[in-house]
Amino acid sequence: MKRNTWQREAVRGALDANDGFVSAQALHSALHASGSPIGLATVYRALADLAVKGDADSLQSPEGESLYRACSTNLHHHHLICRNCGLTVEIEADAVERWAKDVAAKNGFTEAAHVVDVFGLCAACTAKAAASA
Amino acid sequence: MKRNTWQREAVRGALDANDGFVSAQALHSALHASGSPIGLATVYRALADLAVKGDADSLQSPEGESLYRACSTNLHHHHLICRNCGLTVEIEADAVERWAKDVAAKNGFTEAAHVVDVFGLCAACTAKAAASA
DNA sequence: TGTTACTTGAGAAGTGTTCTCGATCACGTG
DNA sequence: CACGTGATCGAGAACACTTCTCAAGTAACA
Ligand SMILES: [Mn+2]
Ligand SMILES: [Mn+2]
Ligand SMILES: [Zn+2]
Ligand SMILES: [Zn+2]
Repeated sequence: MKRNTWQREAVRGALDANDGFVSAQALHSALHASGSPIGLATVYRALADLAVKGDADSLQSPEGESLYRACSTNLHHHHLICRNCGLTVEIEADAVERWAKDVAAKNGFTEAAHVVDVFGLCAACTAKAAASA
Repeated sequence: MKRNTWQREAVRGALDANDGFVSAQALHSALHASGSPIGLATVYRALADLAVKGDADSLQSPEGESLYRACSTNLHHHHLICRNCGLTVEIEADAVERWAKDVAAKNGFTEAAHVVDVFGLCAACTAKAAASA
């Protein structure tokens, strides 16, 4: 049902080449910059597909933009993200998982999902900020 | 510096009258429905001000819309939100606070902030969904 | 009550994302 | 290795949410 097109491969490749979270538009720009004529709508579609398949993680930036990343594992986990350069650290947190499940159950909520992300400035960006201040 | 206008009061009042998170547009519709001629831009401005002052909490819905709520406390806390009716439960989680701080520090991140929200179906909405299924 | 600067609101503009639909192309079939 | 067909593509239109512009209105203060 799902065809293999160079466009899909290009998007997956661009995602893999990036180690932080990136937006669809940034990815499209990067692809264009490297000579690809891929369309923006196609990038959006490919990213959405990857996210559905579990091959990419997605989250919303504090500004409301959807960001994507090819994670090393498709198991459930969370992220520590540099809001300046996008550098991402994958984090596990069993305690938080349990807490989220408990707090939902205790309040009678079902079908609970949680959003848990930590944003900050990575060590490098912190140093850079201090130097330019 | 900040003037008192009936518009600002109206927005605050409408927020207070709502016990769940609401969007700027929903609030504007509600105000209009009750006869207020307040402008949409003004609602956005008032909500942004309230959020800055700490008089309202804001978060992004999974769909990317900004939602606001007049919370009972202005201390830092998180929310358990019904994705169907907006019903919100305020939750504290010292363990999660500590975890977020630790994970950032351990990875060399500074100026860390965290997004922690739990979305689900409240008991009432769960019952309703089961009945109509 | 007059001055002045802040606020408002209608509509334009901006931004991120999705939709439309004719052209293109992957891929199973013969 | 054609061929047929339906999935996929892409340019631009359409959308949804949010912010900006600026003329008109008004709160605040002397
Ligand atoms: Mn989790
Ligand atoms: Mn917290
Ligand atoms: Zn960084
Ligand atoms: Zn509910």
